[in-house]
Amino acid sequence: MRVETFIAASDIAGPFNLNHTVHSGQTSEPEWQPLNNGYWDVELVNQRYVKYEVYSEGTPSSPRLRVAITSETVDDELCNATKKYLRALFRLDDNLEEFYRSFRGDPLVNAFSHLRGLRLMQASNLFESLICSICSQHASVKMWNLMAQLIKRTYGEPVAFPDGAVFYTFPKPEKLSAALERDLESICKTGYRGEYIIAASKLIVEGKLNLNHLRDFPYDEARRKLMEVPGIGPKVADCLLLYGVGFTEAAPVDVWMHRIVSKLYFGNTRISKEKAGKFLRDRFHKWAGYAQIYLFHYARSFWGKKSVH
DNA sequence: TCCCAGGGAGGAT
DNA sequence: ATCCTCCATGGG
Repeated sequence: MRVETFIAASDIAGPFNLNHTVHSGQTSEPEWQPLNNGYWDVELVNQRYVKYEVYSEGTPSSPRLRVAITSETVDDELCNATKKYLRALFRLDDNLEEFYRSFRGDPLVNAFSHLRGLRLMQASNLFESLICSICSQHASVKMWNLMAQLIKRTYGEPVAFPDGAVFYTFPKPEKLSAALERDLESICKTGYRGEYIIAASKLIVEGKLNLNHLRDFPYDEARRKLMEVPGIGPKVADCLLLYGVGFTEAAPVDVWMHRIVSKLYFGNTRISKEKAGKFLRDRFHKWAGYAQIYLFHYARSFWGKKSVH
């Protein structure tokens, strides 16, 4: 059964650009599958697996989303629950115009004009976001996406839909804690990260790491706790805190952010990655995560590797 | 062939 | 605190 519904412009605080958002390489989850002018993915809603297709409609300043929901049965309750999930996922309550207005004099405005409507994505599965974040270290966006897809296909459960689509769920910590390191490396292409994936999964299974508990602590304390886990350093911790837990003051600093912050705000002088992160948090406060994703996506899209040093 | 990718651990200084 | 080197793997 397939039912179409809409998320109205009145439910979206400011602009929204679906393409920019989906392609910005956020480690909340692997990138969605493209589907003629839209994207599709699957989520467990009200104990049922729901396939949803999302299409961008309306104008950039007054966007709306057309959502097609496929499941065995689809009623109003399931539609509303799915739309509620999508509103949280795309953080549609974040007032982007306020963000743009607050920093209209900042070097960031170039990214504003090119990437207007880009939004943070809030993961629904913290474990999936953590594993994606671990996979992202020292790997391209394309490669960590491949790793995550291979992990789903190798260790997840297949879910079939009435329209013939087959989706693989992300495995639970119990499953990955029992995985063999050589299988993660050779089958899922994780390389040396397989060891980190198994170690983190085991800590979760043993109850020594509780991802759902992180949001009950202040940002700094949650970050310290995460960094005690082997394989989780400053950047991976900030990725989970931003894209998973939803601390919007977190600003993951990777090689791209290190370059662009040094260039735009420090006259190309050498600064440490820690200093770059602290600078972003001090300057942008609760918008630091947004500033980070705008700069990251902008640098990756419009700079190219060779023009930056 | 060489260099790089949304880094982190362990070590030396 | 800052600076090495090594860690698997695929892509350019």
